[in-house]
Parts: sequence; structure tokens; C-alpha cells
Amino acid sequence: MLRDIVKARIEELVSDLGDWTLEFQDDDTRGHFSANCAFGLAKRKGRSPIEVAREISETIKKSGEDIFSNVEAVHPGFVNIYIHPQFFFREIEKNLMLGSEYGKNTIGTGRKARIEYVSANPTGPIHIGNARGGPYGESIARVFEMSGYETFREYFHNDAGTQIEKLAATVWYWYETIRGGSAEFPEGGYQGTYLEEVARAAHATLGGALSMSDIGTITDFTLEFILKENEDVLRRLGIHFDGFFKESDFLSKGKTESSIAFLKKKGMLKESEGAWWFAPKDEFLEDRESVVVRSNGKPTYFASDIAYHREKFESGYDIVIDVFGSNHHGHVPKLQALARIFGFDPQYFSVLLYQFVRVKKGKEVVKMSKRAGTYVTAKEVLDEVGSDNLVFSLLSSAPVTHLDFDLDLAKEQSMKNPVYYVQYAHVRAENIIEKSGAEEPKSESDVFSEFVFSPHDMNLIRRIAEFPCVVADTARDYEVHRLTRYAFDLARAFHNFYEHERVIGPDGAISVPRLALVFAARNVFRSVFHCIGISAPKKM
RNA sequence: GCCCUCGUAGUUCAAUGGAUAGAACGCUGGCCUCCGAAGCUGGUAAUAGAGGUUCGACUCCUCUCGAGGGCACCA
Repeated sequence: MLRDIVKARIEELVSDLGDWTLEFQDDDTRGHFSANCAFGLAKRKGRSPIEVAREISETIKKSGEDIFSNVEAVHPGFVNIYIHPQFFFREIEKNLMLGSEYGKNTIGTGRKARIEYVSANPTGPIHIGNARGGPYGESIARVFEMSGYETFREYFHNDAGTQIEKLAATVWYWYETIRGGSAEFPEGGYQGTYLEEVARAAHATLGGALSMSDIGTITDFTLEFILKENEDVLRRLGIHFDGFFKESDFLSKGKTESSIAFLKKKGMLKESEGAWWFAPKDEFLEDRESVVVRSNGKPTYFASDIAYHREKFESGYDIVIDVFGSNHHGHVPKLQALARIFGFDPQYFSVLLYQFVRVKKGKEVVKMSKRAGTYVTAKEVLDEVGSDNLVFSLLSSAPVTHLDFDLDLAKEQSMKNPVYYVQYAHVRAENIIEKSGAEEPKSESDVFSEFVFSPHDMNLIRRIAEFPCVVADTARDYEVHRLTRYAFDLARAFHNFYEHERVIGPDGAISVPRLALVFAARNVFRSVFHCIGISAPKKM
């Protein structure tokens, strides 16, 4: 990609730069790229940054390298780099040749990554509070694919344990009630009307003749029902999984048990008060301990999670990623300890936490609780504002922020969501293409060198050339909201281009170079929309 | 009590330790005989508070004040 090319050229010319960055600039008042390399060098040499910047700038100028059209040292010590337009044109040509392949990189070539996300508890519908993890994980997976990784998307289904028993007991209560019997609402049961619906479906499907001894049938039906509903919602968000893992399978196949045995043998479990506690005492853990086997001999959820992560770590993958809600943060050091125990380099295991979305209705905060039955489901919001709108909103902010989602405002402003601004730019591009009747240029023919581009043209060209960097940066730091911001910036550049320059003249004459730009922009819109997980409409 | 995360325009969000803190919505002034005005182009307005680190701090450190979450033989 262009940025790396420029950076490499500079490093060939100037030695001992250490860590430094080269930044794309929005407008050319500060160069096409800005380098902060003089600061670090000045510090190490005990000199003033601006002086060092001047020297670097002189060195680059004197080199006579054809890629640099101008270099400036600017107070307090930036080196602003101007690139010969020819090098931007080459990026556009590359884009036209590669089409949807443009923007791919080789960071993960030959490597396999598995990424777990959503993994919503099957005790109710996915609610908007934790729906954030879906688009987040999916987007990382897509960026990984753009970066050459072979990716495996996985979902863990907590279909065992006492919460599931309570869930089933609640459905049983409703089932009994529906068929006219009398039952008492179970202690610690799930409030709300959702499970009544499930029970109604169970009654319709399984008939009304089940007895208490068929609670297993009710349980299976309930879990199946909820998982299916949640899968539907995820599908609407453009999310699919390559594998579902069930806690019940880890238990029934003895994997949980054998992992416990393994840890005991390794001395990682400690007995206290009749229970077994996870206590590996390595650099990840200080005094954190956690029960793996209860004093009644039953394994906890954590035991199955250990077995599941053992499978992840021993499966021959190069990168393992978990995307969890921030409430799991106390779990993270334990998981990292497991990586070490099961022989996986912790450096390649990331637990990415996102903060829950807080939902408001006007000024009122909606408390989310599945047990209390008070929540806004992802489905409701989807029905109200649509998938593209919701996905773009959720991915517009850093996962670490506590974002507020005002349901009333979302309904009211759904037509004003930035996603439409971005998609509309794509529609305009498609529209020009359709109107021109032209085929996508594939050849390497040089259509740019003779043409005099305006600043608006050049801004668009530079944005397009930035795309490969956006993908590569995101593949490294997982900051997927960079994608939505980039999509917005690209759209702005395109709208500006569209308003100020003409591709098809009033007389019907087509500007071939500009049409090529439209094709290139369209290609990037498609790619970035795919990474985000929104559609690329031709009409709106 | 201990731990994690977050406090940026009226509101919702941006800003790999970099230059003049950006958008959107809101309020407001212009622009369609011209590839779709879901657009373009102006205006308004912000780093919770106090110290510190350094060439430079929204960003890192300390404290205070707010908000969310975690500290179960729940999952």
C-alpha cells in the first residue's frame, strides 16, 4: 500500500528513525502524508525537533527520489511529504485491476484465526444492550478475511447448568398454565412474557400431554426455539457462524471432566472447603481464584469454559479471539492463564471487551435484565430502524465507550442516520456508471497522466488510496469503528467530487479519467460496506 | 470496601502522545433549467475538576467528583 511504500523509501534515506508514524492527511495543507520521525530522533540526540526535521527534509529532497514532489519541515518538527500524483494514479489503476480484491493485504496469509462472539445465553432473546458484540466480531472476521486469514467464526451455547433448569421450570409453569393446570411460578424463574410465548409454541408443537418427567423435552424445545430465534436476528445483521459449541456436549463427551483431570494433574487446581479452585499462580493471576468443581461434585460453567478454551488453544490455530461483554472482564486473566497452560502463546490470544449499550427512551434509562424480563430486544430495534442503520450505529463508536442508544431518537432519526449519507454516495456512483453505459475498465491503460485533476478529484483519489491502510490497521488493532469513519470520509469526498466536477457533461460527453475514479470509488464502497456488514444499494 | 471501563459542543459520537479538538443531529443563512438535493456551502457551540510527566496531553500518572460493569460453590 502507498503509505508503506512511502515509509520504506524514507527509511532507506534516513537511518536510525526508530518508531515513527506516517499519517494520511485530510487536506494537502500539511502534505499528503505527515511524518513525526523528527521528534523521536531529536530526543535521542538531544537536539531540537525542528532542526532535525529540516535535516531529514533536506536529505529526502536531495535524494531526488521520483516519488516525492515536495518535502517540508514544519514547526514544531513535522516532516510533511508531498507525493507525485503519478503514485496516486497507480493506486487507482491497481484498484481498477483488482476490483473487489483492492484493499486486501497479506498480514494473515497462511494463518488461521478463530473468533468467538455473541455467545448470548440461551435464556432469552438477544437484547440491544449486548447486540454490540455481533457486528463487532463479524466485522473483525471480515477484516481478517481481507487480510488473508483463514477465519472460523464460533458461538458458545451455555445450554447447561442451574440457569437452564430455572429457564425450563419457567417454561413448564407457563405450559402447565396454558393447558389449564395450576402451577406455581418457580423461585428465581424468568419474568416477562417471552417464555409464555415459548411455552405456547411448545404446547402447539409437542401437544398438551407432557408430564413433569418430560422436562427434558421442554428444555430441549426451549433451547432450540431460542437459539433459532437468535440465529434469525443474527442473520438479519449479516452474521453467520461456522461452528456452534454446546456446553452440554463438553459435559456429555467427558471433555469437561478430562480438562479438570488435566489441570489437577498439573497442580493448577486447589482444594478448599470441599470444592476445587482454579489457582495456577502465574504472572496472569495474583490472588484470583475461581471454583471449577463445586463441593457437590458438579463442575461449574467455568469448567466447561476451560474445556472449550482448551479445544481452541489446541486446535492448531494461530490466533484466538474472544469478543465478550465487559462484565466478563474478571474472567480475562483466567483465560489468559489457560492459554499459557495449554501451550498457546498468549500474545496471539485476545479477549476483546465491549461495553454494553445503554438504552434510553427519551430521558428514561431502560434497565436490561433477562431475569426480570425488562429488556429491549435486538429484534425490536431491527424491525424499527433496519439492519444497516443499527449495524452502522453500533460500529460508529469504539467498543470501549459506554454508548447510549435512545430508542425514541433512533426511530425519529433513522432516516437521518449517517449510514444513508454513506450509502447515498454509493448510489450516486452506481448511477453515474449506469448512465455512462461503460464497462468497468480493467486494463492498465494510462488514462490519468494527461488529465488535469481538480482538488476535489485529488481528494477523492487520496481517500481511495487510503483504504488498504484502513484495512491493515484494523486487522492489527481491531478498532473496527475506523471503518465506519473511513466510509463516512470517503462518502464526503465522493459527494464533494460529485457536486463540483462532472463525469458526464451536459452534452453527454464522458470524462474517461473521472469515470475511472467513479469505478474505483464504487469498488471501495463495496469493500468497506462489506467489512462493516451493511448493504451496498444501487437505488434508495 | 476492592477491581475494570468511561466522562469531549444542547444531544449522540470522532481524534496511532502531535499541528487550528472533527462530524452528525438540533438551531440557523445561502445553492437545483445542470450525472438523483438522502447532496453541496456558511454560522452556532465542547476536552468534568485539581495537580504531575515532556518539545508537545482529550490521550499517560495521582487525587476528587460523576456514570456503567465486575468482585457468587450463577452462567
